[in-house]
Amino acid sequence: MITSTEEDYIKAIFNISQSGKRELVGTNQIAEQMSTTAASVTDMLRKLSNKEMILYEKYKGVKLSPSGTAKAMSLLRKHRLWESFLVEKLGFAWDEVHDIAEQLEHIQSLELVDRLDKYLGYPKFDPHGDPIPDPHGTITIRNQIVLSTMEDESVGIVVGVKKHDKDFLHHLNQVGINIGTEIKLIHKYSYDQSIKLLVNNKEEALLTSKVCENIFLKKIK
Amino acid sequence: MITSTEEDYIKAIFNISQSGKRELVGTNQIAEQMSTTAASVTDMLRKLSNKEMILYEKYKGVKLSPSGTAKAMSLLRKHRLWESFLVEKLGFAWDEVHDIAEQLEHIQSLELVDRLDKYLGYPKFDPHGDPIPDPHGTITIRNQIVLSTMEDESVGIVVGVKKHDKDFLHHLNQVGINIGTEIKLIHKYSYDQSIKLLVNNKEEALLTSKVCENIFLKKIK
DNA sequence: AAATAAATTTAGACAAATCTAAAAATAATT
DNA sequence: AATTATTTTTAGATTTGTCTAAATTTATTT
Ligand SMILES: [Mn+2]
Ligand SMILES: [Mn+2]
Ligand SMILES: [Mn+2]
Ligand SMILES: [Mn+2]
Repeated sequence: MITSTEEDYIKAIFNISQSGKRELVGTNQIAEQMSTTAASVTDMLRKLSNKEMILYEKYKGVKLSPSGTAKAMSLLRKHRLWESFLVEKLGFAWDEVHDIAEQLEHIQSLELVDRLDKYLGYPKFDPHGDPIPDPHGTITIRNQIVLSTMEDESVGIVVGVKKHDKDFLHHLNQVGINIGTEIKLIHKYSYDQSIKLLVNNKEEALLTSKVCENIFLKKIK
Repeated sequence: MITSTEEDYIKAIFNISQSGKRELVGTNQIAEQMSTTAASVTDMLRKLSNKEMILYEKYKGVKLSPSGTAKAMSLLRKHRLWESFLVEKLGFAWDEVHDIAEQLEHIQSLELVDRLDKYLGYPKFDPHGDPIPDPHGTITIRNQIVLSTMEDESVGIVVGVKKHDKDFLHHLNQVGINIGTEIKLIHKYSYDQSIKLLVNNKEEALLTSKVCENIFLKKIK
């Protein structure tokens, strides 16, 4: 048996190892991600190591084992399918679904998630543009660039976001940006890397570099 | 905060007080329903009493407080709406959904359950014929009689079942009985109170008295 | 009413997940 | 290389939910 707390730690380890450059994930990194203490993390790492979900050497750091990786993919699949359900079928906004999916991802039944997948028409991406793993844990890779690396006059479609917190997504709502939004880059100010852009050929918007680093686009011009 | 374990105890207390005759529910009854020991139940009763979810006098038994009753209705609402979703939208059979709903009922968001209700078209009854409380905890009462009390030659439509375990429901599947099935009572044998009946004007079936005591009908003839 | 049976509570222990404070190991500076 | 800083682990507690075994209370029989 694996508890839902253990599942959240596995997800945290996976997310950190994806975003970061290092092979091994550190105790403090996990503690920050899970909003807990390093001591608690060490306790949990011992447990996850005993259950062979992670490869763990004291003081060196951890990485997911093959079964830990499979577990992480299963959790991402469930999380993202539930988010898709909440937005597509129940009409939630993309900034309202993360916390609910954080609970729904721990519902056990595999039959349930497969039926949900079918009911949604086997979506490939969730409401934040994140890829949804198939039942075998395979993910569709997408060609994307980060908004902060685009050049003046170039045009793209928003296909994803790096951060998922409510505040960030709500800010994007306010400037009219969502998945599928067309963006034309008017000018990047060299002083602070902030970007002026045209949203859906209508509204102008100014985004700080911090925001632009967290938006993915498919370049179309 | 209230844990999902506490929620399951509240549901158990509600269910026992509904089915039984006594006003107060006993420790052993709860222990049996929850598949745990009397000592564990006593521990939990103290906790639920401190949180004012139950009225508890040592050695006397317990009943739900007003807020405990409200919590129980909220849980029944969630459980039954999720069961309806699983059957109506995802195509599960009525004997497959109970255990999954047992987990889904603990998802916190009230917004979620209200949107689910709307998405399902505000159903009044779940796949087992149990009434679904509205957001205020109000329940639609249905006129129903128990199959074992019907007389020879009378006809009725199955509107509900008292037991919800997989084995019982699967047995009903095998003899062709579901919610909405028309049943004509051919003969009740006085020897053991077993009943021979005609299912949907087609198949004959013989049910033991134990089974007949757990089927509710609306009499139509 | 006394004795016996049943139901319930208490006592004491354990595993899971967490915490603070202290110790140990590793990394970075001087 | 020695010192300082950072990271990580250990030690010792706490809370939640559980258990077994023993004590207590209530109910039932004789
Ligand atoms: Mn989670
Ligand atoms: Mn997402
Ligand atoms: Mn439950
Ligand atoms: Mn039901």
